[in-house]
Amino acid sequence: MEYIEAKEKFISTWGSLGSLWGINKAMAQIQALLFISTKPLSMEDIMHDLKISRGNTSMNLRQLMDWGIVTKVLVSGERKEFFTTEKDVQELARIVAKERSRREIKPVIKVLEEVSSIKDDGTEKTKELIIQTKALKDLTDDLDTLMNKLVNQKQNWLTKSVLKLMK
Amino acid sequence: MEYIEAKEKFISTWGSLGSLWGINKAMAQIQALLFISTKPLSMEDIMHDLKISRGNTSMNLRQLMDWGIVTKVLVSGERKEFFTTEKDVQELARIVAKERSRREIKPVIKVLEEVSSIKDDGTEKTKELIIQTKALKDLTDDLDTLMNKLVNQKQNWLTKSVLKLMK
DNA sequence: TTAAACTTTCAATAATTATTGAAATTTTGT
DNA sequence: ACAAAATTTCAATAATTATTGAAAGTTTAA
Repeated sequence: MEYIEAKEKFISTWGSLGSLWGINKAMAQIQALLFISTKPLSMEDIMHDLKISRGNTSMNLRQLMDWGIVTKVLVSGERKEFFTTEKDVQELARIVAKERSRREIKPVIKVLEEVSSIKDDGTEKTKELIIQTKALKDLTDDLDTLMNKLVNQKQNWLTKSVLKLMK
Repeated sequence: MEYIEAKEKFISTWGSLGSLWGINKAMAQIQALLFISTKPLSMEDIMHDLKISRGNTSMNLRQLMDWGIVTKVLVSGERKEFFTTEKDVQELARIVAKERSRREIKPVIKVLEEVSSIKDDGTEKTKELIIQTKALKDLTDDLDTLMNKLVNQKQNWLTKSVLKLMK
């Protein structure tokens, strides 16, 4: 497999995987492109390389910056803006985990809390609703806590955690 | 909040959260409905309750059964089929984690492996592609291993793991 | 201050994904 | 073996989501 084929394979796989870590295809592809680039890229570079429109590039770059995954860099002597992504995979995972917790998990926990604390009217179905949503709330809470714990251990958190659980 | 409102809130929240755990809205809503039901439900019950078509109900029930989340139960004296879902949240999490690993994560690891093992032609961009996809492969591998480790500890795995990591 | 370079916005459109519903198929009781 | 009951299939359609591209807006160099 040659460079160009490998590059395309990586970008398209990462793009279609976007849903797994909660972002859309174009966003994931832009991030992938920056991730394997040896230098910062301009909007022009990105739109030509990925064959997507200027508008699309602009919107998705902004989203990536909102997530904190991509940052603008100034290239001296250049008028246009250049972009780069976090290159350390562990730091990347940390950012993604934090954002998903904040954007998706925390709000769900809140709803589960509300639902599980309705008044028990004594009927079987109400009891079941309360019991089950409470259990789901506790599980989600635990998973969220675990994820944030993992992710806040800076140095080699993953390897350390895996080792801990293995023994 | 009354039962009916709480029930609807739970089902719609869980439904829109489907994407978080990798299934579609109808699938997630059917699972949610079964999850808080005190007894197995028929296809008829489900389609009326969620106001979705017979075809949709049938297809999504089959998918839930493929995932191993929902099972058919025989109700004596009844001709039609009844369905129920796994009621234990930890077991549910275990099933979901296993399936996502198998369906999504493992295939990605395979691609990353292929891409990261292309021939190093000495150019800087090829070196970068190899380094970065290798790092991503290692991370994904570690996360997958960690997830499966967590999920294979039957009794109270989550609480135990969280405690372990906290100290 | 001006105009070229660059970026953003957003209504229109395209692409994708989910849902319907009726016909075909399968299952079951008699 | 038959027909009623139940389920599945799938082409058509609807709903959702992503993308375009051109106009509007912003920045910068001279």
